[in-house]
Amino acid sequence: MLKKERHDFIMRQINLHNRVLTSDLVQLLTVSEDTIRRDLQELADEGLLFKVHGGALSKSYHSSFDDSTVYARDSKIVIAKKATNLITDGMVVLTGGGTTILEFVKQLPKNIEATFFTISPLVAVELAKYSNIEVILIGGLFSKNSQVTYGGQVITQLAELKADLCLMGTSAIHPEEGLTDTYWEINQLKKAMLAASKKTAVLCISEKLDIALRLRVCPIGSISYLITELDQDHESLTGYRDKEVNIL
Amino acid sequence: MLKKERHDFIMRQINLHNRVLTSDLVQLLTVSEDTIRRDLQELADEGLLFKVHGGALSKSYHSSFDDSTVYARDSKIVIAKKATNLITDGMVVLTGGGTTILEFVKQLPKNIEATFFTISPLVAVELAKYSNIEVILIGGLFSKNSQVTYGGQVITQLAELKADLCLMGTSAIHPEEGLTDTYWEINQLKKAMLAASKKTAVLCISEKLDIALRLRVCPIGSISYLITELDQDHESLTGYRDKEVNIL
DNA sequence: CGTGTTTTTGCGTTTTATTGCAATAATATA
DNA sequence: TATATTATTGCAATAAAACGCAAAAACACG
Repeated sequence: MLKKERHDFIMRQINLHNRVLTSDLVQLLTVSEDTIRRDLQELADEGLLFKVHGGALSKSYHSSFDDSTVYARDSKIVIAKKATNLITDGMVVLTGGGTTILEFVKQLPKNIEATFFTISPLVAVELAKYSNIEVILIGGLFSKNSQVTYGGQVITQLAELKADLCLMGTSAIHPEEGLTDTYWEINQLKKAMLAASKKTAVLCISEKLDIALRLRVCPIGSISYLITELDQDHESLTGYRDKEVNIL
Repeated sequence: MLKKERHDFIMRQINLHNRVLTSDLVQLLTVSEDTIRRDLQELADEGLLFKVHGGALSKSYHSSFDDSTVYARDSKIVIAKKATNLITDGMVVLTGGGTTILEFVKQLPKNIEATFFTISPLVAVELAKYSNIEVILIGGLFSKNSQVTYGGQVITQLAELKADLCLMGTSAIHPEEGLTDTYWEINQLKKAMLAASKKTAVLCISEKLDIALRLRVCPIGSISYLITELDQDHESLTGYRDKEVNIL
């Protein structure tokens, strides 16, 4: 088996199970421990996984809300700052939840005057610090995982709304498959948010590019802006630029 | 299980419940006490938690504990603990906001099974840490001062609800005048909350007793329980006891 | 083809990390 | 204070990693 094939195999295992054990890989790939260690080291050098004693862990696994140490915080700050340029006085904005959106709020200029609808209590609390922003929290069932409201009630309320701009994070974006998600409820929610806004900006770190999950939220054409921590003309973004998404 | 995974697990527990017991972790992770102690030590060295005799505490919790920004915190903890006795499995509870209510949530037993409607995003986030509690956040305009949702939309939603118990704080209570408030919006909100619940418990520190403000929410007879930090038979509470309010 | 170079891989050895145990010390709790 | 619980320390067994080396394979190039 070729080295590249081993690497691919290991990354598939990582993406599937969020972890691999050195000992397991030795058996599965029938090579020596040294070889596996070297493989893991190389993949870690490329930033594709976390090497730990006994094996390796997925990088994106550490995306927990409570976690005081936000994953890839630097990138998220860059993204957040770019996103603030989209906001102008008088705008009606709709936002989702997530650490990137929360960071976006923290980066907003103090005196901005706008109306914000949000499904995230944490975002609402943060927005409340801005005296010229009117905050409307969209209520409903509260998701323990994603820390946003969801469900039929939320969707009903969104149906009555037409915002100028929707800001949302995503767990995956792909130039051909568009926005995709794993959970049906979140999928429905995002569809409703898209429908409730004239334009949509997707905020995501480059790690989430070129990934497609089970459920499709919308084709790539429905996205007005894609904001990552990369430079506008970075080669990784070519596929999206070709689909006429505005890259910020 | 890899060491790093244990560390992640411990940090999740810490962020969820603000504390962990060494003994619990031994059982949950099926490793020796020594290993857990070493894990806690390492995490403490990284500054991610406070190691204490018997386990570890969340850093943020510890710092907010020291934080004297919460006025009369000791009293509020006493009140909060008393209030938890009113909650039984299967109950539908409606809560307001405020530091006392938030403290009440933190004092709830971990495995309680209930449905909570709330107008406070902070309460919702705190409730989300309990896996057996269903949380519904009532949405609407978000008040920068009182950090709760309010306004017509909230009242409409409350009108459709009938909870077993409503828990609310108050800025004033008086044996003759009942519950009173200063702001019309809050007044309307509280009226709606009362109407949406079979019983109502008012949580307030003793210094808010015997005060009447501009706007009346309800007569004293509409209150089922009055919870203060004082003893049940304290003389300050005589006036309320005479009106057949249950004093806890 | 042949020869020198680089890459890849596995083996033996040394070094380090992890874990549990036992004895002792410190701390909480009644 | 007495008792039970929890911490600390040193130690030993085991597992994993790192290192140097050498065989084998792949590659480069005249």
